[in-house]
Amino acid sequence: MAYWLLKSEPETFSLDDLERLGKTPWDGVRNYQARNYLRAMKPGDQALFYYSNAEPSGVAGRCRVCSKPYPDPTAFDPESKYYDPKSSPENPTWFLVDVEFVERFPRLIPLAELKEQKALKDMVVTRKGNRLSVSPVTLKEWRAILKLAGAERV
DNA sequence: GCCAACGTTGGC
DNA sequence: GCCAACGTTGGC
Repeated sequence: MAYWLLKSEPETFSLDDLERLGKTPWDGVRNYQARNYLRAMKPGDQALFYYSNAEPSGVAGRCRVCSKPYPDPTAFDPESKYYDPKSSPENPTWFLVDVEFVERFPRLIPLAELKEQKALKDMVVTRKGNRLSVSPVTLKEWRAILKLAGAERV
């Protein structure tokens, strides 16, 4: 099983939204590197739910991958803001997975606090200028964050 | 709101 | 294939 980090702006889609819906297609990713990570995901993989452009930005909770990767249908929809005419059902460019709610952490861990942790110094999200919305998390980083968060079960 | 960092586009 | 211009992301 692998671990990931998924970014979302809480005003666009929050962990509360995911909890209410139970699960959701993680659509709209339009970056090739992030797309490649999505395609590498397997059902049962877990992910941190990270708030970007938030006050404060940071890790809010965790979710779980609950589908295999499949083509992102919003890329085929001219009405969607994620529409990409270069992607077709016959030859799709963009992919997604479904994710389901697992847990809200007892507290949100702010980015500034993540940056203080020696165990997290190489983490993608703590790097300067990082813009990747989907990134891998190592087991060491995963455990360090769940411990920091006071999560139910590591 | 500012701006640094980064990805993409398009002219050549 | 290079690289300047541009658009977007996201911390602050």
